[in-house]
Amino acid sequence: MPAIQPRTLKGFRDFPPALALVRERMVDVARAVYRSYGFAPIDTPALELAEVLLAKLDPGAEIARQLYRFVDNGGRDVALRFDLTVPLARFAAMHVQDLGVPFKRYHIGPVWRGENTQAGRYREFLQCDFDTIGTTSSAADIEVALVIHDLLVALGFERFTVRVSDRHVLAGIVEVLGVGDRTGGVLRSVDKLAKQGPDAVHAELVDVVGLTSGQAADVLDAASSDLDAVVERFGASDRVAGGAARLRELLEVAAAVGIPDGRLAVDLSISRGLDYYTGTVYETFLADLPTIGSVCSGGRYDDLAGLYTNQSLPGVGASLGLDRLLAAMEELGMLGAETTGAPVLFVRFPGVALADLHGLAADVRRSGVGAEVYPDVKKVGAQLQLAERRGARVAVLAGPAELATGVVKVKDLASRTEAAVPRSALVSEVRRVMGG
RNA sequence: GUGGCUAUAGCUCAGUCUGGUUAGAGCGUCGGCUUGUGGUGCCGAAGGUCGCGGGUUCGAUCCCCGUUAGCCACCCCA
Repeated sequence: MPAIQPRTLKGFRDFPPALALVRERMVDVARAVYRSYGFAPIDTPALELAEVLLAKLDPGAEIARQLYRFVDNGGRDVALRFDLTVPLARFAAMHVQDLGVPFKRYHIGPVWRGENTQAGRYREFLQCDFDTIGTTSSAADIEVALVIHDLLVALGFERFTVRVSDRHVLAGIVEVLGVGDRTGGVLRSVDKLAKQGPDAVHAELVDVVGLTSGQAADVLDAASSDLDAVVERFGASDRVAGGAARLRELLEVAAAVGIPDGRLAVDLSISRGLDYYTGTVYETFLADLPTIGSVCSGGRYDDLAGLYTNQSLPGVGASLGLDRLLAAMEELGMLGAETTGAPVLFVRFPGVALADLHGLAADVRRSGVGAEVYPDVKKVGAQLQLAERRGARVAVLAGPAELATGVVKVKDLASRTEAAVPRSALVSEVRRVMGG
């Protein structure tokens, strides 16, 4: 009986190779997509002064209660970051003068929130943020939508929808209806439309937000109609017209770039619960697993760093919820059994010097393909079985018999076929098998 | 944070409602048939504090309470 029961904290998880390999690959993909659009990486500390993290939050904000916060050994009130946007605000306030605007950065790192767990909701999870700050141009908003789309495609998804809206549209409508002071409540309620249905939202608009039944019906009607219908009815409002124009431009560009129909859709009902979004908002849902929630969300904010600097820093960006996406892929059976970093395994035989095997393996590695030498001299079958279970693609059999005649056997683990080739042809044969 | 459901072998689950001798299955794992070739077959083996703690009882995996974790709804959000 061990003295201490090994376990992880609620909402925290281990990543065995099958998950960690996929996760690392996803991070690589995200990095590549972000860089292809000109975003540059930054990094910031996991731990910040609590006052810095709390500066932008309302005193009663839900997220403030979810903070992992403690007094450090120097008596400082500190907390783990709960997102990457607030650290960006602090970072920007300290460094924009050196970097210049517009400033485009991506930031991949873990964040912590002490909230209740659920499928795809953890207390420690990886966020992959990208933002453009220092410009109000809709070109930046459009770019965010394109990046989200490219990101999901690069990660291997086809059936997804990036839902886009502009808060000015619904907010403008609410103003026209004469209840502009209730905008926040209206947006929060309407945001639940997809999940709870029109009846529940209507009830909430009336009972909680305090609209008349007619106003609630108008809001719901607008939220579920398309852009043209809304403009026709409420276009006299500059605010509505302006938001609609930006959304139309976004759709035009998306179409011109060749984004397929359905991948990007205007949905006026989405508005995001977060108060600091002021314009365009984005949410991304998987068609095959919508219940896991948005896997990539974001929006435009007027002033990122107002509490830390006098310089006005508007911006727009989004965050890929990589761990949530990973959970979705796990549930959708998209994960393979691969648990090894090297696709080529050299079988160990009695009577073969390690120097010879490692020499051959080094040749394979130099060609850019990972290779490992099995450490133990065991039955060949057992070695092959382990190789396949780990997800290796190729086994190399170089035993005394082969080496005596100057050949090696290269075995395709999937098809279970093998070919004997001269030692000098090892690398080309390995590449041939892996290419096929 | 609020409410609900669940917890049995590495995995997926029976069994518990009607407490009672050694808690089962499939798959997986390991060994042998086959001391240099893994998907099938046959033989054999290992592996379970029935999440944890307490209570009721002659006796608890089963009933009760607590706790931890997972899941679901709300809240919020990636």
